[in-house]
Amino acid sequence: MEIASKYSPNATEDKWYKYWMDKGFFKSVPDEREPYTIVIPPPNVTGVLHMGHMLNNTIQDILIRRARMMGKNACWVPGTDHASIATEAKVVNRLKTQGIDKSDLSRDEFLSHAWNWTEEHGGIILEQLKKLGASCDWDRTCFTLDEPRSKAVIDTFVALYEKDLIYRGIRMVNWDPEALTAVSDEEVVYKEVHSKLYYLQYQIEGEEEFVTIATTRPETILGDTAVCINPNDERFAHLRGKRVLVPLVNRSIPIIEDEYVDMEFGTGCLKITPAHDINDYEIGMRHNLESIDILNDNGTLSEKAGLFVGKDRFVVREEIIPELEKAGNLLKVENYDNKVGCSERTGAVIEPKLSTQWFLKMSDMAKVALDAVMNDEVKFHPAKFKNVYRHWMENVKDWCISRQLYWGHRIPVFYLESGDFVVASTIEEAVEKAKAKTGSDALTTADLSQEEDVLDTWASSWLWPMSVFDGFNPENNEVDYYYPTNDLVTGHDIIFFWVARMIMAGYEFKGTFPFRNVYFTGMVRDKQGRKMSKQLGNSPDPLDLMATYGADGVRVGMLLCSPAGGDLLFDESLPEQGRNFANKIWNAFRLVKGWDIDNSIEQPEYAKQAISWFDAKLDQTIEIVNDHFSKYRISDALMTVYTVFWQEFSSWYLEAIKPAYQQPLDGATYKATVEFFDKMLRLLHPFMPFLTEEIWQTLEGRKEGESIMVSDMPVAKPLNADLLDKFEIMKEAVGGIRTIRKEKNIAMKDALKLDVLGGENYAADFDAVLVKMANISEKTMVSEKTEGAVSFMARTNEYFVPMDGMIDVEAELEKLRKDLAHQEGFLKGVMKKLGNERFVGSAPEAVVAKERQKQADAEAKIKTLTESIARLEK
RNA sequence: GGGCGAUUAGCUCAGUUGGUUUAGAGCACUUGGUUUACACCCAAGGGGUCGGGGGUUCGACUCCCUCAUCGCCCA
Repeated sequence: MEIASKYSPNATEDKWYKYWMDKGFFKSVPDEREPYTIVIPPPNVTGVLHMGHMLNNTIQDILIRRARMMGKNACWVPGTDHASIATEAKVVNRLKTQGIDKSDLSRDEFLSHAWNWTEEHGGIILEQLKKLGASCDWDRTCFTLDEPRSKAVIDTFVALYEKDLIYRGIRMVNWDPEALTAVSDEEVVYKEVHSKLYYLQYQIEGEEEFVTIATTRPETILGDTAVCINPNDERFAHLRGKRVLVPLVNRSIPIIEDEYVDMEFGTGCLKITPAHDINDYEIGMRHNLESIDILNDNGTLSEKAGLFVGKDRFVVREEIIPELEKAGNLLKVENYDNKVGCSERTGAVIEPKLSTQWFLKMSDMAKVALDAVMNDEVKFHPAKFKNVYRHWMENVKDWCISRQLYWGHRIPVFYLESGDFVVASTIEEAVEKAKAKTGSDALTTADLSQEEDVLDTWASSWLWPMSVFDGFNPENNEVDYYYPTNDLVTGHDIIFFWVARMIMAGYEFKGTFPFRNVYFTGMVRDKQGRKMSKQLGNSPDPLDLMATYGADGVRVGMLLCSPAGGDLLFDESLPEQGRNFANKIWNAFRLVKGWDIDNSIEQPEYAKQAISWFDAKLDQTIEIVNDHFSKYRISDALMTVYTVFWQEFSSWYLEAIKPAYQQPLDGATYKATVEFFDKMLRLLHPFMPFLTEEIWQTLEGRKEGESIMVSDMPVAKPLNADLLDKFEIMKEAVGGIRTIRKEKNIAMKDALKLDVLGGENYAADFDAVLVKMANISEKTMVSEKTEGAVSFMARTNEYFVPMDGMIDVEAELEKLRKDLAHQEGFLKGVMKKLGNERFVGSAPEAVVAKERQKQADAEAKIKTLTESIARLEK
C-alpha cells in the first residue's frame, strides 16, 4: 500500500464526519450510564463562525469526546439564540434596502420577515461547527425562540411574577436611540472619547451676578431644573436660596444643596437635568425637582426642549454653542477626556431615559448564586473569576428585562381597558384571571390587550441548561437525567450576562446548580494583542484556516496558545504547528505500516528494552494527562501528548525498534508497536478527531461500524518510575555521544567504541538501545579511565569514546573544568544548606535526605572530574 | 474614582499546599545534516540576577509589604 508522504485533511475530514453522523455516534439518549452533559453557549442567529467560537467549541468537543471515550453517556446540546436587538436591526436594515419601513408593517408582518431571515441565516454557524468536528447531538438542536423554549420563558415569567419577583416601574434606563429600546446595564459599553468641557454662566435671578457650571452636554441645559452646590462649599454660601435663569430659555430654576456635588470637579457647581442623567435623577428625587424630558426616542430634541426641536442631540450640541456665546453665557471650553456609554449592539450613544419598564428583582437570587460559587459548588476555572463574580453579585441591581422590540418573547402581561393588568401564560388564562380580578364574567379576549414589549434575550438564555431538555415540561423527565450539566465553556466577557444568571435560574427553578464547572476562555486577539474585529480586518476566516491547515491542525493551534482565562494571541504559525504535528503523526503511521513483518525472526534485545520502557512511559503519560484534565488544564494535556508522541514515541521509541534498511520487523515488536500507536491515537483523539480516526481505521483491520471515537480511553497501570529514570540516564549517554560526534565531525554512520566506567548504580537495562541509538560498535565496562578518549558524564557514570589519540587535550580540559566549576558551585549551595543546623533540624527528613544525595552525587562527580583533569594535565 | 489581576528566555506561556540537582515547555534563533517515515524533518547548541526594593523563613519564582509598568472589570 502506497501512503502519501503528506497528510491531506481535506480528503478525510468530511468522510469521517459523515461516518460518525451516519452511525449516530453523536446521539445521546438517557440510559443507565453516568451522563456527561454540555450545553453549547448558543451563538446568535445573525452570526458567522469567528475565532472565539473556534476556541470555545474546540474545548467543548475535546471534553465531550474524552467523556464519551471514558464510558460516560456524553451529550452535547447545540443551538442558537434569537438575539433580539441584533437580529431586529439586521431585519430592519434588509427591509430598508427593499424600500420597506418597519413602521409600515404590523407586528405579525414584521415577525414573518424576521422568521424568514432566521430560516436563511440561523443554521449557518452550526453547519460551520460541523467542519470543526463538533460532536453535538444535532437531533437536539434548539432555538431560544422555538416552541418549548418559548413556553419555558413565558411560564417562568408568570411564576416569577407570582412570586413577586417581577415588577413594572418608571425608572431611568439605558436607552438605545438607534434600536429604539431599553437595554440592560450589562449591554452598555463605556468608551473613552475626546470631548469638551463647556463652562456656562447662569444669571442669578434678579441680579447681575452669574454662577458658572461645567458640562460636557450643553444641549441638556434645556432640560435643567436646578443648579446644585455642595452645602459645605463656602464659596457659594451667598447663593443659598436663590434662583438662576437657564440660558436661552430663561426658565427660572432653584439653587439646591446636595453633598453629591464634588467640590473639586469643574466649578464645584452642577446643573441638574433629572430626565437625562441617572445621578441627576436621584438628586431630583431627593429634592422634588421637576423632570423635563427634552429628547424624543430617536435622540432628537422634543417639543419640551423649546429650541432646536427635531434636531439630533449631537447636532444641537454643535449648534447651541454659538447661540450661548451670542447670549453671553459661554465662558470657556476645555478639552476633556471622558467615558461615554454606548450600546453593545448598535454602538449608539446611550441616553439615560425615564421610562416604564419591567424589572426582575435580583437580590435574593444573587445571594444563592453567589454562595454557590464561593463555596465551589459551581467551580470556576480559573478560580480568579470568583472575585470578579463576587464583586458583581454583591452590587447587583435589578435586571431590566423589557425591550421595545418585536423580535423576542412577548411579555405575557394583559391589560384591561382600565389600565389594570393580569399576568398569564395564554390569553385564555388571562381572561379567566381578569374575570376573577374584576368580577366581570362578561370579559372576553377582545377586552384584553397584550403588552407590546418583548423580553431581553438573556431572559431565555438563562434558562438554557434546563430548557434544552424541555425542563419546564412536567411530562418530560429527561431533564432529571441530564441536569445538572457538567461543564460550561464560555468567554469571561459574559460572566454576568449569562453565567451568573444561569446559576440564579438553576437554583430558582431546579433547586440546584446548572453546571458543576465553568471553564472561562480568554478573548482571541491578534498577534499584537488587538481584539479581532471586522473593522480591523485582523480576524482570519475560520473556514479558510481549516481548509489550509485542516480542522485538526486548527484545533491544535487554538489550544497551543490558550491557557484558561487568559487572552490568547492568535497567529497563523499556530495552526501551522498543528498541521505539522498532524503530519508527524501521519508519517509515524507511514513508517509503521511500511515495514514487512516476519513472525519467524527473533525479537532483538533492543526492541524488548524499548518496549518495556515505552510501556511505562505510556502509563506515566496517561496519568499526567488525567491530572491535567482534572484541573481543566487542557492545553497542558495536549502539550503532554504532543511531546510524548513527537519526542518519546517518534524520536526514541520508533528509532529504537526500527529495523535496518529494508529488513523486516519481528512480529512481537510489531504487535507491541501497533498497540502503543493505538493508545497514543486514543489519547490524541479528543484533540484531533479526524486524523486519529483515519489512521486508527487502517492501523489494523476494523469492522464496519467501529470507530476510535467510541473506543475506550487507555488507562494506566501502576507506574514503574525506576525504569523511566534508567532510560533517562541512557538518553543522556546517547546525547553525550551525539555531542562528541558533532564536535569531532564524526558521521552517524561511522560506528564508535564506548567504554563505561559505571558509578555505584549503573544499570545495563537499556544498553542495547544505547548501542543502537549511538551506533556503538563495541561497548565495554571498564574499571579504570580509558586513555586517549573523549569523556563525558551522565549522572555518576563516566563514559569514554576512544579516539586513537586524536583528542584535543586543551579542548577536553576546558570542557572538564567548566563542568567541574559548575559541580563545585552546586555542591557549595548544597553544603550551605546542610551546614546550617536549623535546616537539618527543621526541614522534613525527606528534604534533608535529598540534599545528602545531591551532595554525594556532586562529590562523586567532582572526584571523577578532578582525576580526569589531572590525568590530562600530565 | 472603586475593585481585580498580571509582570519568568527574543515571543507566547507553565511552574500545582515554600524544598527534584543554582528555573521548564512550545515557537523563534545558531550550527550541522539529501541517515529512504517525515525539510510540515533529524541531531546538537546558545539564551533567564523569575519587574525594582524591603521583609517573613533553615530555605522564596512561590508568602507579606512597597514602588514601577501593563491589563481587565465596575462606576
